[in-house]
Amino acid sequence: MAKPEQIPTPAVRRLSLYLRQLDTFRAADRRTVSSKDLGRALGLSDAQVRKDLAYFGQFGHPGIGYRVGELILRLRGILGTDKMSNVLLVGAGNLGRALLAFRGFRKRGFQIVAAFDGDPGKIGTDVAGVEPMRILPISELSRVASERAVRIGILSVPAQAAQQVADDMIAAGIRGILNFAPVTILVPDGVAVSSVDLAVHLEQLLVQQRDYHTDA
Amino acid sequence: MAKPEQIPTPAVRRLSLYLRQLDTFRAADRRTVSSKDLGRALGLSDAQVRKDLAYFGQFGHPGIGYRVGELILRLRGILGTDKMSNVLLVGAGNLGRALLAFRGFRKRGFQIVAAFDGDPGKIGTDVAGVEPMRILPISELSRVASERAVRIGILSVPAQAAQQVADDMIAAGIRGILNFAPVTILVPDGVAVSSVDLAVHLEQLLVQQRDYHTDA
DNA sequence: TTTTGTGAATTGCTTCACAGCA
DNA sequence: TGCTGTGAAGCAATTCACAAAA
Repeated sequence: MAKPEQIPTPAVRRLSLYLRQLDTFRAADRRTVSSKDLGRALGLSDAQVRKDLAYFGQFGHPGIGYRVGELILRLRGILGTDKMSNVLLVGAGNLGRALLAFRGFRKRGFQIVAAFDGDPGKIGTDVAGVEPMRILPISELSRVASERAVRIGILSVPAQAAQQVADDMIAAGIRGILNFAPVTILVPDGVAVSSVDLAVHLEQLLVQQRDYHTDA
Repeated sequence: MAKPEQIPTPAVRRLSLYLRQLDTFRAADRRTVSSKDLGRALGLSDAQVRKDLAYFGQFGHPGIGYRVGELILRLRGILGTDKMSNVLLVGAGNLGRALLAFRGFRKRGFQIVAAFDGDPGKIGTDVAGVEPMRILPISELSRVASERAVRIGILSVPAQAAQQVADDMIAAGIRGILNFAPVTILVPDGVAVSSVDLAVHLEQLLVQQRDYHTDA
């Protein structure tokens, strides 16, 4: 299959899960993995796994499966995480500081290089990150983003400030926003937003969990 | 349309977004809202909004739209957030403590009623939550879950402990798990899992952002 | 054998377009 | 007129099933 112009969005999303699972397999010294193995570990069919991977190239070996190390490199190349990406964060509240302290980003190709907040009382405060940093005012956003070539930002400000800060981020050159505020952020074409709303996730668990023991 | 036995999963997911947006509209004193308005605020088509809502009943008023307050009540009933749900949390690291401190769950129908950790050094420590609480050992999970009728749990432990703790949660009666560990959790039928992996989100932003300015 | 890659068939979801109601 | 609810059409994603490769 020659790369089709239109790759299904769900297939791209699953690529990240394949990569994560492959890292797990490699940590357990697995050398090769079949589409069946990979599917079972993720709750997907083997056909789904094969089709998804085939959208991006021919990575498998008939009779053998996929070589773990090889596939990891390929997927990293496709996702762009073979190179390190600088990320900035706006909103150094409880959640923001927890994210700054999280050590798991680096080995997946991301590094938080600056933290900002709109509260004057927080400016200049030190935060304990992977490499500790000082909180900067939002007026510095543009300068830092361009100096460090940052295209991805994490937005962890309160809901009522979110749209304004997102606009500031976009004006500063950010082209992908990971939004933790529980509101929809409207952005122009060419800017991607991915939202994580904890209450939304809990709601979905509630319905699923209930639907199960009421009928299914 | 009589409620069809099979409601599309994406429609159920969007229900949460409709509810959130309606809360925003109500905060701005909007009394009625059309499918067009609701769609525009969320980046969806008006037809999509109407069809989604119609899966669950006839909530609209031709010529008028949907009454905001009425629809909020209906959606809460469908999602189950008209009653408060008790939630517990396992893993009182940086992220876990940030989640405990988050004030936004309550008005969406969720309350974190207990926090657990596997580290003996943390047991008994006080954590500053909406109502402050003391960290309990995982051996108390079953007792607390049944005493307080908890069916939903937040899992914010390190990756290598995640599956084991998830198993403990399920054994304690938890039927929905919000997983922040960057691994796939395998669960039996009847248990729902929703995962939030920050690195996965960042990866998706990276590809989207890149795909845009390379071809589209 | 085992396992991939892939057209074809199928299932599922979204959009269209319009009758009917306020 | 303005707007919903909904069959029908169209589009997208998944599963099937098998030829080809090791």
